Amino acid sequence: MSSMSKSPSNTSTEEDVELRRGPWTLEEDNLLIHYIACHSEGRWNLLAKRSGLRRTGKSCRLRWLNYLKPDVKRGNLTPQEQLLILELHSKWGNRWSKIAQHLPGRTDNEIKNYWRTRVQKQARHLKIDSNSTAFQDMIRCYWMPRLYQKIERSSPSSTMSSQNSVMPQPLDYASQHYSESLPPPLPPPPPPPQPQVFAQTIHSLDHHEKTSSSNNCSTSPSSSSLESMNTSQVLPQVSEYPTNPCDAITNYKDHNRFLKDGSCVDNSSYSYDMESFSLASILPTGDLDNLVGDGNLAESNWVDNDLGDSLWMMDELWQFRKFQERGN
DNA sequence: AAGGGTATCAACCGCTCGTAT
DNA sequence: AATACGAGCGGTTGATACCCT
Repeated sequence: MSSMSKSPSNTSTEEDVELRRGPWTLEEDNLLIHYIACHSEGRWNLLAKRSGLRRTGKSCRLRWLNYLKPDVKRGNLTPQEQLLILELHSKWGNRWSKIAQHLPGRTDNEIKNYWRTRVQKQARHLKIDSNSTAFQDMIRCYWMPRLYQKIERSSPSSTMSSQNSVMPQPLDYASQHYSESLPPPLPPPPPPPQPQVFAQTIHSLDHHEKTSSSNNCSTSPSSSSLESMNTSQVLPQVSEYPTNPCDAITNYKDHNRFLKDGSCVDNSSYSYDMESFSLASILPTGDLDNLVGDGNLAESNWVDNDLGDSLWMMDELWQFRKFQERGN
């Protein structure tokens, strides 16, 4: 970057030495790592002065927390992590640092970037407000099931299945969800005695929210409706937040028992409340037609071909539309 | 191969909050 | 109680990698 010449606005004496900006060099990284190894992190302004780095304390802190800290996890977010982000964002909104606390090794910056580049991108393509309830519903009804399906497929005897044993069988969620003739069903309920960590998440987070300051960032109707429920009757008591994304995934199915209107699906008759969720009702008039076209799905180049990101599949939208038409 | 458009992500900025004085 | 300062947060920017034509 070439933008490291701008000097700070202060006119102080010894700090008059021009501060560096822009990308960090290897030497700077080493300097910072070495200093923190000797003095531990914190007191960033002091660190910036004493370490010999011509950087602001802020910059040092950011570089350390987002990049140099040993436990920072690099690489793509796993489906489990993505699912957890979606869930927690529906709960908390843009509380990135709070969300990041539940994804070990991931930084708020990374999660924020993920949301803006992947999630909001889809909202833009669909021409709906990413903060809208409609988009939240789409995430719940399309994106999260797809992630869940992907997780299932990628690890039939996966960690979560083996760890928690709540999966009665490999679950082709989407194929059920978008089946030809039936309203998309939810997966069968897990065996009662199994740990239900995701449900624990919801319960414990709700409890936490009630005790913390008001937060109107959450736009998910299920969030507010959950809070109005006596969750202790439905969910097991918990003591801690999940720290492992897999934990959240494990009980995603349980979470989906809670419908948007706050009702809880009875275990004996899982049926998704698709009547209250209509893609056609979400999209502006004509947009669905524009997206789907005349069945010419190849034109829908707004969908990534990489399965890792192609969570909004045109064929599913198309099937969903057919389902809608039959219902009307 | 080149140019343009898009996506990604590291880094910066302004603001708020908490704490010390 | 008022003020100063450091830390942290969320929004935004800009460089660059990548893709497409």
